[in-house]
Order: sequence, then structure tokens, then C-alpha cells
Amino acid sequence: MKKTGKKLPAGRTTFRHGNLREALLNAAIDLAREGGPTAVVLREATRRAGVSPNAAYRHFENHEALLHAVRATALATLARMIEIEMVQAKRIRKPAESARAALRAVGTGYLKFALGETGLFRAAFSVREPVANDHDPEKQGDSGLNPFELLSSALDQMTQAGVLPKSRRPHAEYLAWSAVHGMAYLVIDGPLNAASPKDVEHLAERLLLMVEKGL
Amino acid sequence: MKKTGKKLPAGRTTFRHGNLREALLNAAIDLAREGGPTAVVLREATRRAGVSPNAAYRHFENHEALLHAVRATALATLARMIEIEMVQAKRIRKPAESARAALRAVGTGYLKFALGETGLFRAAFSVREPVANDHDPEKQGDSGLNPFELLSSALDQMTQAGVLPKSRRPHAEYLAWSAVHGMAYLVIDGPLNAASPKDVEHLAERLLLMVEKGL
DNA sequence: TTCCTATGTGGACAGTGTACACGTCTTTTG
DNA sequence: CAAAAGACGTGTACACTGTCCACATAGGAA
Repeated sequence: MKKTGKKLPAGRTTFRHGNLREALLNAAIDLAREGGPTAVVLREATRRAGVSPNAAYRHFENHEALLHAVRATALATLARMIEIEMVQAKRIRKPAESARAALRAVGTGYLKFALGETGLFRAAFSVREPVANDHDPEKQGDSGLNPFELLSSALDQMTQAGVLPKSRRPHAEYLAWSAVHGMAYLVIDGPLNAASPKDVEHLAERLLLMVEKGL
Repeated sequence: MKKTGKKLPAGRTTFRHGNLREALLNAAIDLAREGGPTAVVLREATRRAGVSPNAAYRHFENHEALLHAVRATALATLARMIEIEMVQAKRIRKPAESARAALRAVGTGYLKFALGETGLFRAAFSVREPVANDHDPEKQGDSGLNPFELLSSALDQMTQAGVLPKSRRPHAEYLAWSAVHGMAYLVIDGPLNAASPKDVEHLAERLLLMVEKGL
């Protein structure tokens, strides 16, 4: 009798894991969810997957690569969050109202994500790597657009509906995103940290009005 | 003969360092300047100060405390950056114009800091700890105000000059800061990373107009 | 001078990312 | 169908980190 099962790390019967990459990524996502990007520890991920530390290197070039993967799925989640908010906007008949609602959907989706999935939000944006012009499918929502592109599309709707003058359309996403991203930061790490959800909602309302009006 | 100079870590003759705290802080600031908050490594700071790792614990409770100190000086630097921009605004006679200029000074100072001292900027804002209602002198500029308070004062000027309706004054700093902070982020880590300084300047201009108009 | 106390050193430990050499299984190929 | 090839995991080891503990050294107060 050949003692094949020499020392298979408890909890597994086969030498091969099956789909370790996914297991590692999920573990890493959980870690990020619980403690943000700094909590994404390669060794801990392998531990949770029931595998030796070095096994990770067969699926991710290094720690950074793992973090980038987490970031990608975080962005995809954000995109879906925004898409959900957009559903209602699309139902609105009047194009002008619908477009405006779409823009606000981006804002509210963004903020909901920042508040509801703070760890993932941090992981998504603490890594240095531009989002625009990045068509990585891993970063997209169900519509095939990443968060930045969703914002762009909302702004496009607005120009088409005549709400946003064509002359002010170019690069408008940067202005809108600045406002929303900045507020997300203030809420999770800044002075609005202690504010009540009600206050935050109210401020977000005002912020989006400012954007609409000032754009 | 008593071999007093047993093993004084080369480059120093006295057992005491003199002002190690400052030396460590300066080293840590340099590290942050070069590589952001993650580059602030306690052991490296002690190395640069020519001292053993544990010596740091006589002056900072732990690594986090050191980082907080760095963050404080970074905020103070930011405050001074803003104050410099504000000088010109104060020279303007017409109150309305002067107030508006003050608000823009906050924005441009903020962005100049983010661009010129990216590492420090990251260090200042990657740490979770609200700035408002924090009257730590270490975080203030020469005027005795921290960056957040400088923004508040600019907005106050605006209401006094009648440029910003009193009804919209409350909490207006959060909206303005959101916009400016968000753009700073976009420029150093986001899609505006690759943009030319000229383009950034132009966008900043538009952003500040948006704030003025939409506030 | 003598003791107290602030300041620095040395050694140790757990935890991290990662390189290298080596087992173990699946898949392809002659 | 056996054998070689390649994919996947393990084990050991190293450098590096933050931090604890016991000890060494001086500067000032008694």
C-alpha cells in the first residue's frame, strides 16, 4: 500500500486544489472587505485556501498582482452598484429628467459603495493605476462599462437631452468624478466620518445639485 | 583606560543623539516624500538617524505614531502652501473678488501640493483620521489654521461679501473640499495622471468655476 | 559622589513577501 | 500504453519588518 496521502494539508484529499486561483482571489477579496488593501496578505489568503504560501505564485505573479485582481473585482462591483441605481433613471420618460437622474445614479451608487463596502472601496482606489481607457473586462459591470465609463455615458445622455451644453461636455467626467470621489473620501476617512447617514444623504444631494448646476 | 567608545554606531561620538525625535521625524518625512506612506519604515528612519531600531520607541509610541507625526507636518505644509496662494487674493480690493480669489487659492494650493509633494500628500490623506475640529498646532500653517479651516475662512469671506448666499453657507466646505480633493486624487492616481500640467491647470480652473457657480 | 531616570543598544520573536529546489499529479506524445 | 513533459503544490531558506525584553550608558538632582 502506497502511502499517497502523505501530508495533504488537512481539509483536502487531492493534491491539486481544483481552482486555487479563484479561491485565493475570494480569500483576498474577503480580506480587503474586512480590512482594506493593507489587510490583503498573500500568506493569509493561501492559509484560507488551505494551501502553502508559495502555491499562490502559480496563479499570481506576486502580491501586487493579487491586489490588482482584488481591485479589478472591486471596480466591477462598484460598476454594478451604479448600474442598479441607474435602472430607475432609465424608466423616466422625459429625456432631460432621465439624464439628470442617470448622473445622480452614478453619484449615489458610488457613495453607497463607499459606505457599504468601505474595505473594497479603499482597495479599489488606493492602488495607483488609472481607470479611464482601461477596458479590462474584470473591471466592468454587467453592462460592459466600468464606473468611469458609466459616468461618461450619463453625461452623454445629458448633452443629448440638451441639459448639458455641448461646449461644456468635453472632460466633464473629470469634474463630476472629482466631486463624487472627494465626497466618498470625506465620508469614509475625512471629517464626515462621524456624520449621520441622514446628513450624508443630504450633503450628497447638495453635492450633486452643485455638479448639475455648475458643470 | 576605560574603553568608553565601545561601539558607538559610527558617525556619532556621544552616546546621546541630541535631538533624535526631530532627526527621526525628518527622516520619516523624507521617506514619505520619496515613496508615500508605505515607504515610512521605522527601521529605515532609525538607520538614517544613525541609531538602533529600538531607539525610536523612546520618542514615538510605535510605527503608527511616527506616521501620524509625518501626516501632521504634511498637513502643515499644505496649509502653508494654501496661505502662499492666498496672499495675492488678500491684495484684491473688491471684497467679492477677493473672497472668490481666496476660495480659488485654496484649490490651487491644494492641487499644487498634491502635484509637487505627492508622497507627502498621500501620507497626509491615506491615514484615517478626520481633520476638521482638530486644532493640533502641528497641523496648522503660519496663520494658525489647518487646511480645512483655511477653506472655511475663504467661504466665510464669500458670504460676507455677498457672493455666497447665507442659506447655502452651512457645510459648504464639504462640497468644495470634495471637489478639490477629488481632483487632486484624479491627478495623482487617477485618469488625469497622464494629463499635461497645462491641461490640469485648465481643468482645475473649470472645477473651481463649477464650485463657485454650483455652491 | 551617588542615585535616578532618560536615552540607546542587543538579542529575540513572529510575521511578511519571495527565490530555489524538489515532490506530485495530469496531459500529451511517441 | 508507457514515458516524457508540463502544471501545480510543498519545504526550506532568506531578508526585511514592527515590537518586546533585558541591559548599558550617560546627565542631572540629591
